[in-house]
Amino acid sequence: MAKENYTIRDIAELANVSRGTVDRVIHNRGKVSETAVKKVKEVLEKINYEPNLIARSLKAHKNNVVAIIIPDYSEDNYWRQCVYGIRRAEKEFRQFGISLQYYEYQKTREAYEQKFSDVIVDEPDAVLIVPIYYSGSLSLFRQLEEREIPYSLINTPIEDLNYQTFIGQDYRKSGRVAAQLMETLVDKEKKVVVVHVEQDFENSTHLHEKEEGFKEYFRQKNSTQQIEALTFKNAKDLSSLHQELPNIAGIFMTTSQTYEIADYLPQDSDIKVIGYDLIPKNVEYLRLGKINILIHQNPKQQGYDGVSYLSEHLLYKKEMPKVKLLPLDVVVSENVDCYL
Amino acid sequence: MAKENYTIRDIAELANVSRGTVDRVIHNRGKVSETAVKKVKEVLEKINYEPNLIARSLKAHKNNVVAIIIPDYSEDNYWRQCVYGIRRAEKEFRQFGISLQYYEYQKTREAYEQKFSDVIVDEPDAVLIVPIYYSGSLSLFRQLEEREIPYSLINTPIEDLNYQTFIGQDYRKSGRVAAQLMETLVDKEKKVVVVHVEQDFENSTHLHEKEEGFKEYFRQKNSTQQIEALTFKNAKDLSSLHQELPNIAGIFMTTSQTYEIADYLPQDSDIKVIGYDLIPKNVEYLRLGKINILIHQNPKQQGYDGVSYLSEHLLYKKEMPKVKLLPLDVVVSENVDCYL
DNA sequence: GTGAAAGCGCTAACAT
DNA sequence: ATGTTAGCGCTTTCAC
Repeated sequence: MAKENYTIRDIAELANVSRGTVDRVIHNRGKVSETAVKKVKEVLEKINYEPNLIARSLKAHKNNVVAIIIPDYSEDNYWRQCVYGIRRAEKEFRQFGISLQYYEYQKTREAYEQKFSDVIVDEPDAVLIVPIYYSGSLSLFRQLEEREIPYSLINTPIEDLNYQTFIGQDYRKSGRVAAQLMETLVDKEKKVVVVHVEQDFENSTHLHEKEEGFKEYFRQKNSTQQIEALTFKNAKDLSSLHQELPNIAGIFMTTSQTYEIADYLPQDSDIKVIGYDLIPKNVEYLRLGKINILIHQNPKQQGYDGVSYLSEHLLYKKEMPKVKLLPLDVVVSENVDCYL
Repeated sequence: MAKENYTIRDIAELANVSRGTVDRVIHNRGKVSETAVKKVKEVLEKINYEPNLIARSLKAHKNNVVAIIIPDYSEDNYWRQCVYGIRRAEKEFRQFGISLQYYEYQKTREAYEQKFSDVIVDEPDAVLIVPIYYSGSLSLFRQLEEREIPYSLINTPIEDLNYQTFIGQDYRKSGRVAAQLMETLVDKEKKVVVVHVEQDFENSTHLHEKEEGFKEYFRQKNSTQQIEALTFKNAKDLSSLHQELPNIAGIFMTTSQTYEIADYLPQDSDIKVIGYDLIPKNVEYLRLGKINILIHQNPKQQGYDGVSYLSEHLLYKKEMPKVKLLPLDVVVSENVDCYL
């Protein structure tokens, strides 16, 4: 009940044991008699003890290494933003004894798995992973689990894993938001298309989710809006949309290549475009009105949170949430500045 | 150049002085010979020393008190959300030796100034203020400054003060965002109205800003949209809008009483409503479609940031930004969940 | 002016 | 099984 900040020393005195014993009880390190355990636990409950995390981490200063497995970001603005967030957290936690090791992979499954294996060999204290390739990597995750190395996932969810935290968005809801916004922008009578640009669409469950959410919204509203979904392996292939355009009122792009589609639209086109991510080209087009709305996936926050959670877990043994879903920020030209 | 984490001890050895001397130099505490100062500073520059904040704060454990001056939140959902954020930060920093003292004021200028005076008498280590009354309080701020008590402002900006941080939003931009969204929702030919509900409208510069931003947007677009601004002291007075309604296509409410206006609209009204804040009644109406869009002022984040900044300043002597503008989140029924 | 040393609260190695 | 103690890095007091 009392509001004071009790210390290990106080507890030891109250329970009539030594500080060492209190510590052993708190951390279940064993080698304590039952009576001692009981006495200490009683005191603990009564005073509602909360350890001083600062003191704890001061002691624990053992230079933890967190491995970052992330797609090559030199040419990719989305992942670069994610790295900015990671770097911010890196700077913040460096002085607390956390250092990061980056494992960038070229976007092929082989490269990804190779880097992942490297990480396992290097035995870091924790791992943050952008797992854009699903298949095959399961056994790698299992190896982390066997070695009791905590890991978190960013951006792409994978089920049935013992990860600490998944950080990303609710992609189905994300599609629904896009649908609701599209509804306000386009004529009910005309067609809207959902466009995916992704090499490995089969394994990209989050893109399926976005499409599903989008359709689900119109379905639940009993809307007669005509919706068509198109999948492209490569942004170049978007040119094949050309003859279709006159029939289209709106386009929902499920990836950050939203600007690519805007490039194929006629100058004075009235086609509404909703897409993802505040990469520079998208922001430019949003300002010009070539893109109407962007949904912000906040990669920077994802990166920052990922590193922060793992770091605090290592430093203070803090619990972390199983899932951290970031908000689905709706960005138009007038509020884009405050998200940059 | 080296990347190691140097300690005071290392520096002392490198400079051939004692640890105490190094500390005196770092903190400009005087009583050090010029030669010693020079030696230590040379080493400091060479190694790019960064102090271990954990160790520093462990020592400094002196139970700082942060005063919170906030409107009575028992009946006000907006301020209650702000307090939730404050409480979250309180919980987080309590174990680091920060405790909060709340000074709730009834919404009159006298009560506000009384509480403010109480705070000054109590001499806290820092103050977080929601200054909804402008006039008269300037001298109180000056007293804080004289006593060198750091303070931050939340939600309502006041110029010419030596506050640490203002935390809130860019209200002009906020109005512009509302305008852009309104434009997509309503017919160009019909009228839109800006509605303020505020007793002390004269002194509420942030509401003026919202209105200005709203009008500015249409002006810059050379829009012919007819815009009218109305001010009410009390939500009840909104009933006088009744006969006007048939001419109105959209309403922009500048305060969180957005739900009040929705109550006066006919059941099947086609009037679009844009307003502020995710208080329960607003959220309910957003879900029902009675309100179309809410701009989220994120009071919870405001409260959390306010306490965090001041706490970290007290604990680690961290620098804090002069202004922290929160994003202008656009909330519709489909993404409201992720902001709650 | 300078250095030596105690101590913040917790942990872990080392005695007993 | 339990108690004692040396530190983590920084600050501050107290001798010299």
